[in-house]
Amino acid sequence: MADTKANPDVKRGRPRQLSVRDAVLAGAGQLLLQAGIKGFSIEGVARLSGASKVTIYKWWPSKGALALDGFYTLVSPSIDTTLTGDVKQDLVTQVSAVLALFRDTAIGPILAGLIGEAQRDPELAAAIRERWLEPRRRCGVAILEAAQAAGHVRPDLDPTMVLDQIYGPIYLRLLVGHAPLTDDLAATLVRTILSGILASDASERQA
Amino acid sequence: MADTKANPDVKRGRPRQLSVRDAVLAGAGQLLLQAGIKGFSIEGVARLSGASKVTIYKWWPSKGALALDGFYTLVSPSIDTTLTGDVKQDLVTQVSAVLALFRDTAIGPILAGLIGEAQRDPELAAAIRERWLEPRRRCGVAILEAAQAAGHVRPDLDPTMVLDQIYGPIYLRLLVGHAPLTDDLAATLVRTILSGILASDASERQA
Amino acid sequence: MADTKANPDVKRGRPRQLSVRDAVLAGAGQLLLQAGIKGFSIEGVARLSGASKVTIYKWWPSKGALALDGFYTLVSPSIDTTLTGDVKQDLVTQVSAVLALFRDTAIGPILAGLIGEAQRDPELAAAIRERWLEPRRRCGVAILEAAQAAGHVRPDLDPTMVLDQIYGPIYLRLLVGHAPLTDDLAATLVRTILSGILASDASERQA
Amino acid sequence: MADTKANPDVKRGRPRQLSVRDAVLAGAGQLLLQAGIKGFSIEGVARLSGASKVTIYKWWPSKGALALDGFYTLVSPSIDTTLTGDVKQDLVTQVSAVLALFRDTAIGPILAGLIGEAQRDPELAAAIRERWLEPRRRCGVAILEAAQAAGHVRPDLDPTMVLDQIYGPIYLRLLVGHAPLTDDLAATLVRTILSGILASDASERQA
DNA sequence: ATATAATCGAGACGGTACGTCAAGTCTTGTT
DNA sequence: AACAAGACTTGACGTACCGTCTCGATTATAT
Repeated sequence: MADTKANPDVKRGRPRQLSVRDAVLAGAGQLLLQAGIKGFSIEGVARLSGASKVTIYKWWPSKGALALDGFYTLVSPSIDTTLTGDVKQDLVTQVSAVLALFRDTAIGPILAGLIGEAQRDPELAAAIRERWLEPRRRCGVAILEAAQAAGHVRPDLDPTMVLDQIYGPIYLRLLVGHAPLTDDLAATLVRTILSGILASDASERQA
Repeated sequence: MADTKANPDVKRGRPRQLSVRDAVLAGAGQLLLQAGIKGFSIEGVARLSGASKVTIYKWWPSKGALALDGFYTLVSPSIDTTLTGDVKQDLVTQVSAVLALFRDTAIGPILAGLIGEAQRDPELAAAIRERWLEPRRRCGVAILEAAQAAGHVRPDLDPTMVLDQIYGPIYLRLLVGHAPLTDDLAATLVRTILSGILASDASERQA
Repeated sequence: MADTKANPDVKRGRPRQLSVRDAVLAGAGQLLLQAGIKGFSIEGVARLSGASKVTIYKWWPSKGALALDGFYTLVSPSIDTTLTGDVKQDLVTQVSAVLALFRDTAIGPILAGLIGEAQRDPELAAAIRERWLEPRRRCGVAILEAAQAAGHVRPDLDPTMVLDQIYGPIYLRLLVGHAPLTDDLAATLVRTILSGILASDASERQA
Repeated sequence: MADTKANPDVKRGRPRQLSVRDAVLAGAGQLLLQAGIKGFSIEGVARLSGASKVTIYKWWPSKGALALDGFYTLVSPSIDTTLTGDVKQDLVTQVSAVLALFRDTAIGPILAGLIGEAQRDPELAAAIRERWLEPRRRCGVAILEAAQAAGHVRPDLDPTMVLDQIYGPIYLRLLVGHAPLTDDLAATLVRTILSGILASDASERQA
């Protein structure tokens, strides 16, 4: 009679029905594809998935969180590139992969929508940073740090900043649409950031 | 009726009461400041400004359009910089001004919110491009083209692309918040894009 | 330009342009026909007639008043019947005329709509009484008073009340629609009110 | 989901909160009393009752339906009269009851307003016929048919038509207001319809 | 077996905002 | 003046989601 109360660690009660989770995510992804963030609503996901609103609210803290998870059901085949050791080539390969994703699939606009939504939902913003941006940047950082170690790239530069100068234009165009995401964009961006923009002779003078 | 077609140019009817327009814009700006785009609603602007919803709907085609106009009542003192002819200095000056605007006033987040809203409102996106982005870019383009003409900057580069590589990182940070808008950002971005990131000797080799 | 300077001594200012009045009335009638009271609006009449709302408000005190005037542009050919001196026949003739008007033209439902509107507009109610109901009742009263004078109808009866018992059912059906306005309705109503409903022998006993 | 089809009869979901229904009806009734149909609005009922508009829209298909239901919360103590078998007396009793209801309570004007509203809302018209008019007419028909069976009233008459000639005047006066609903109205109407209006001797002649 | 406890669908509910319509009033310029 | 054009406020319309709150049915573990 010491403690009849069961072990609090032990899971009691009906276990979570994973099919529900999957149905919700599938519905979220589908709705995102069909209607974009503008038409994305928890109510809609509930309708599409057959799950009840309460269930969704129970497992996802916010509309944004759900949208991001739904987004990942659409993108899951992530970008893996094998590195050659050549800074320029490796950067171009990686940037091109992202660019292709944004241009050729629906996820470009959807990601833009998510970033847009993140402006009103700090949690979503954090999630996007942690789950989308950072993982992708780590490869870039790896390339650049390797190049720095090999003496190909100036050691005093912050790789993060360099990546921003490559990816920044892409996201800016994705979000604002002032210029298209062209095929040669990856090569151009990388080339410019590698060699700078100063004229050759001027470069010597300034160096 | 309506048999009086004397002069179609003549303005007939009660002229638009400008105080109403101003009140609405002031209300829009105020609401934007207080509550951000998240809390920005036509209903709210109507309440704040004392104007009726119908009037607002009459003059502004969409929530986004109103928000952008409200935004401009907050930013109107625009950025004017005197050019020296030195590429680096001129670019840093201009970028610093934008950066200061984003960091030290409330308009950074507000603009971010607007760009976010633009993801669901193509009209707003177009308006942002035309009314905010382009005007500001023109100065940058001017600086770069002058530098190209003077032979300081490679003539084969698209000035637009270069600007994207300077401003892109700023907007990316503003929108995603993965890194802060530091004081030295302007200088760093400009320096990197000018000289590139290759190590000095490597630069010579690769060139 | 002929009629613009009618007589400077008498009336000053622009004389009322009669065509406006007519246009408004025509528009009101037309709108009433097309859309019924449900779709009848001052805004609509203004659109249809080309007149401005202010003008309408100036000359008609209320929506109801305008509707009633519009109604009269549709009904103007009023009901005139020649009396024969035979109570029954004269009553049937007159009631039949009203009945035909309600059944065969659109003005039945329109009048019903006006009476409906009158429930929220006392002025309209008064106008309907004075301009529609009373004129029509006067003929009926005349018939009945003549019959009373001739000794054909009981002298102690209020002719008004008798008319109500003939027309009441018609208006009730028009307004509530629980039974149709049949062809023989006039004859039936008049016959019943003339002779009563008691069985012949019972009639003698009870009398 | 929705894999539980165990028992379709079973009530699922949060049960309807009857207090809300009652509050809405009470609010509707109250608003009807205070402001009449002119001031009756769903918005107002929502305010008064504390219920949300959406809830009201969910349960009542139209403004008219809500008004009629609100009306019934005001009249619920319906009219029951015990029949004596004497046509005249029974009719007078019943008609007097209706008359008293119209004169002495606020429901006269309210019912008039509803009938008015029914002119623009066919659903409401049908509801009024079915829920108000018909039930009340059935008693009258019963009285008349009993009298016909007993040989007191002509068997060739349509009881419905007779009732129209008694109630028609009452509703006409209620709706148009050309004459008051006096105390002796019930007796007069019934007496006239029973015996007719022909002078006694004329009656004999015409019979 | 039988509690106990969690999951889940269905749906009610108050709330906020949306975008629209018509009623009226007011203000100009034109005739 | 009379008039058209049109600006403006007010108030209600009907709709869409939001997030919270019951219910009942289901499904597991723990006595």
